[in-house]
Amino acid sequence: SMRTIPTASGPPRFRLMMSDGQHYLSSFLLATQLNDLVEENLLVPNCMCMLKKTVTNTLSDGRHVVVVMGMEILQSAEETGGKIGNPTPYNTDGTTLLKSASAPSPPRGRGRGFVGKSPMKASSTTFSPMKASPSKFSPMKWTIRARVTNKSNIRTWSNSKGEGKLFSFDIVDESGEIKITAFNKEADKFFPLVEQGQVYYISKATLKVANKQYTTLKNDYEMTLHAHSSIVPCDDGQDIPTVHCDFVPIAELENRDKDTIIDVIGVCKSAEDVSRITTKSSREVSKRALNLIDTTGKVVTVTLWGEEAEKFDGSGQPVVAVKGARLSDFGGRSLSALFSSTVMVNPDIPEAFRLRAWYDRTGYALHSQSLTDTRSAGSGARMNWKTLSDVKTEHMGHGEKADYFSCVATVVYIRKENCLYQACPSADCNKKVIDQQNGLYRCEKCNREFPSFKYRLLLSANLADFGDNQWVTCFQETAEALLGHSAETLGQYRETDETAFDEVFQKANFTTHIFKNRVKLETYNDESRVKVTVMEVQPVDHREYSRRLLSNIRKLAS
DNA sequence: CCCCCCCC
Repeated sequence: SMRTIPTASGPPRFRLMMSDGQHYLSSFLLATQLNDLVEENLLVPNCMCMLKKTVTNTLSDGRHVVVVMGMEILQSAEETGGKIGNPTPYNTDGTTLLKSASAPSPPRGRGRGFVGKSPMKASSTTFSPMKASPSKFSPMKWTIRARVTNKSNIRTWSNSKGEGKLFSFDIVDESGEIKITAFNKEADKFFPLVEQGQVYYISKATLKVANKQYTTLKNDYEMTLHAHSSIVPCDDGQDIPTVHCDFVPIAELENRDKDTIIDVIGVCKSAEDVSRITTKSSREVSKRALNLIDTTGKVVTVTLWGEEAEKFDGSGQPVVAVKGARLSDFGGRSLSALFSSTVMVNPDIPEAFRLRAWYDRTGYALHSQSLTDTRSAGSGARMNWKTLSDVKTEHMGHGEKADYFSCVATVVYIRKENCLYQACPSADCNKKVIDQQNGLYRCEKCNREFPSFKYRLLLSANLADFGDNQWVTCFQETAEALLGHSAETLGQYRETDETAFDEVFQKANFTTHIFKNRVKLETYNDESRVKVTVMEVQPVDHREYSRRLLSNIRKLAS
């Protein structure tokens, strides 16, 4: 027979009385994932069932509960035709019950107290309906076999309630995941033993209700290790799930919502040096930003924190996978590692091998675009930082459309010759006029003669950064910004004061700016060359300057 | 018993 157990919230719980024809026992509890058997009227009184997976738990008062995690209905109640035999109550004595009801046998020669593989859900499914609180739940009679998916460092705390140290780790088995924390002595004892990725038998930990505010794990409970808790490595845990990642292609991040927790994998194209920052709450913390690229050709910045940032070694452009990073909308789209994130460098997974091969073969030369705009100067548009040598090696501008890039560069030469021309004075016409030598200037475009002209700038400049140089063209506005004078003033200087005119160019020489440029391959007859036009000239923010400089130094070093 | 998820 069966009956519903009153529950305060959540799905209904069913308690089953089961008989094997000789004995009956009413302490069976149906795991909620099997509730549909009841709802579909398959599991009904007097049907015949095969229990395929059970977990037995012992309450603090010594009673046992067999949680049915898997069952198959072999015969309907009609086919069975009612009760079979004259079963008598089963006298539950721990050992015999476990032998009869808990199918799996213990693994060979493992620690005392082991009573079978008990998937994690057992803990949460068992005591909640039996009105026993987790603290009353006996920690003595179960062992789980699970893989460590995320291990923290040892951390200390100090607050009004006292001080101490702790570390925590997450484990996973086929039924789910749970967080385990060890404090003080136990932190010291278990920290060296627990290894990320390794499978362990874990028993005699206590359970407590998890504070959902602080965890992203799908479990209502957490475990705490104590003096008698046992963690034993399991050497044949291949069947235990490994960390499963659901990698989101980097280009796809643009379409995801802010604050989403995602998994990402990419080649670490570049990495910042580690730096110390002060948080709003005046705490000092290390941070390091990585730029990850994947086969979508897009780059995203991922920020690592604390020790993770300090330890990270980006040399050799490793493949980096981050499980559980949080998507931020800073700079467009960027990612931040959380305490719950797992950062894996060159993980031993197919995705990583594929990326490595792709990057080494073609990806490295790709003219990539970042979803993260780390610019601190300039207006809304996204910065696509390149060195001048990148522009060439990445064959920028060779495509159908023009490419745009930003660089920090120094003016090493400006052609004074032909930098100014006499242009049509009408508002929207900048066409060069022909001096009629009679006080009139003819514009072919407007098909008119004017008594005056306006000066316009068309500047050819050579820009250099640490590794290369590049001729660029600046039209009116950008040329004025670069020279610090209007075209009109320069025209006057040229006419009246050659020294002042020269001085403007002298002063502009060896100045450093942020240049935002357009680059396009232009073909005349059979000859092609890349033409770079400066779209914007901005002062170099010191922060940006050091960022670029460090990035360039790293490129040189690698 | 922690519980920090940060910075531009």
